[in-house]
Amino acid sequence: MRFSQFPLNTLKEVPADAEIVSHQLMLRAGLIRKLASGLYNWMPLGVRVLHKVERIIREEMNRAGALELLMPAVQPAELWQESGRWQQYGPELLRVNDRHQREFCVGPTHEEVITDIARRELRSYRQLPVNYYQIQTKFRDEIRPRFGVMRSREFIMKDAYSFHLNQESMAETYQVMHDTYSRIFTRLGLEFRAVQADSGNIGGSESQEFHVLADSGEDAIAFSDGDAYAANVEVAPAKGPVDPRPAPTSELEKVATPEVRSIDQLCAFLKIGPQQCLKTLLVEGQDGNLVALALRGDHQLSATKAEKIPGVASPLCMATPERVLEVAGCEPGFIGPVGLACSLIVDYSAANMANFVCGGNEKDAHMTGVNWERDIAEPQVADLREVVEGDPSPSGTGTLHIARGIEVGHIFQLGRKYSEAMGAKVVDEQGHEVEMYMGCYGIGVTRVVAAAIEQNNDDKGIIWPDAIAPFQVILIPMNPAKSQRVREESERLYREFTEAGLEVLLDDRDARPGVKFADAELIGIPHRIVIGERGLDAGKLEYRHRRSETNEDVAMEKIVQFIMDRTTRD
RNA sequence: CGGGGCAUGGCGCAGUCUGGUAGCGCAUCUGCUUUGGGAGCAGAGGGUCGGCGGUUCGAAUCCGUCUGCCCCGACCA
Repeated sequence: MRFSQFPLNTLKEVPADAEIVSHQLMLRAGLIRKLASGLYNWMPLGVRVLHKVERIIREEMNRAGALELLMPAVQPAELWQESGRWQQYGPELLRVNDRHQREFCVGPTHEEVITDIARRELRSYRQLPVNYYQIQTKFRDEIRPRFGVMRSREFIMKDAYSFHLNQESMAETYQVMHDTYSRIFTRLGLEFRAVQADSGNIGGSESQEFHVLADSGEDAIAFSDGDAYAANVEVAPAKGPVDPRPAPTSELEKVATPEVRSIDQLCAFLKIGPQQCLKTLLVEGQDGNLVALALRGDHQLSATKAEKIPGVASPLCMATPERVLEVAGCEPGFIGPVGLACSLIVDYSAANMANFVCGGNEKDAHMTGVNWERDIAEPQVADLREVVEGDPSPSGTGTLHIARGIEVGHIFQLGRKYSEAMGAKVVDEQGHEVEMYMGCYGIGVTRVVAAAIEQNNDDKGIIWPDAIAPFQVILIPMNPAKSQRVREESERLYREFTEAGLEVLLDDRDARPGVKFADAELIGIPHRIVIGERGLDAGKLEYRHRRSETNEDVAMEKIVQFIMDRTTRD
């Protein structure tokens, strides 16, 4: 490709609404352009990257025996009503009517459609197991799209669905997909981790997420330093303290705490640590009454854990200030469990506190010297909090560390949730009809591109991993307009590289060297070759890898082989 | 959906408080010079100041309203 024939507007300035580095660089390098909130055009340079990611995914899925198909983006409401998700799925599901007022949705995922395919096509256990996949556009009407294509409303996903006679077969394919995903992300050149996860509203039991490690990641993941244990902090079990609860030593006392609402303010006001404070959160219960959840001041509530507790509404819903006033008699910020007239569930760590501080259930008041059993009835305990750095590993070996990650893949063992709801059955060896077991496996293709940049960049721009670079090599002729030699050599090299099967970008623009260097670095081409009079006199070319700070001279006749040796061929 | 903010040429912004000539940098086009790290000079094009309504002799500026976008909280590939 010649740069002169490739309209690419790189930006020097950072667009104002781009917050994270991958979003900024994707805009600056001209990979994407925004059309509307959560909707992006993929420009030619970006599509080259996207297609490379897709190719690797296809190759590995095919290698794993999965079968590619393609389902419509628009799906009839009837299927979603059958599975029950027409009601369950909130406004995130984009619903549309056709000209006959029939209801449809733009698919956020394809369990319903694939299960419909399976119940029509699969008759016998002899046809199982089967694993179908597609690479296709999804739409989720996110409340708050952000970070460019990292969390957009329309995005491209590789989704796969497997069907099985029994649980063992499902578990087997799940493992195959786990290994396949590991191969895919390895080939993509990403640093990643597979972690235990919540299955969310897709349903099912066993589930793991694949995270690309990056400080800007929206998820926190916990991993043990003692063994291979790794989990999303939402689900990693937090063990209770092993030591018995200390005995009460202080008297219960109400203290005036004017305008002290947060744990931080309380600690500053009373000159204590957050682990001596108890925070009480009121959430909606299943029966219309509020439920109080209590945690130690330095811990965070895990919404995922909380909404699984019987009696707590799912999805989790914090009580409104009006409801808080009704039940606790005060505004949020002063709630405490002493004399609170609703059911109370306490985190293990919080239940082990003694002589602690909590809200006084009246404005500008807190209680100090509070103790369970003596001042409040022995509470119901549960695991409510997110694990923190230094917690013991749930695996029993090592302690947990926290890292941030971007979720790029998720695999589930669904079981029979959809096959039962939609009657997807096959005949087994005994001639009986049985519902099939299902697994499902997703990769956010567009998100992978953003995650790769998030993990591979510097102050000059993107640094593409070889496997997904839009071009492998960039040729930069110095002042071609002035030097016929430089022009001819560049053209010759361009032909040779092309014939050798390498993807090469020739910067034949009549631009100053600085402009070309800056663009080459911004768009992140891994291998750069400079052709200038200076080197040609000595029969040499200048080579520099995008990650390197220095040039390397390479003899003209060896350059193609030199690059071939340095590019990933697969 | 709740809270906060923004909307002025393709991009980044000033001007709004205190009403009166739309301005700067980048980008684009032309010419000349320049050419190993985002060039210099000279010139040019491009904006109904988000929409609608109001106040006023006069509105980017004041008032009302609508729309769009961004940021902070509950989701997920």
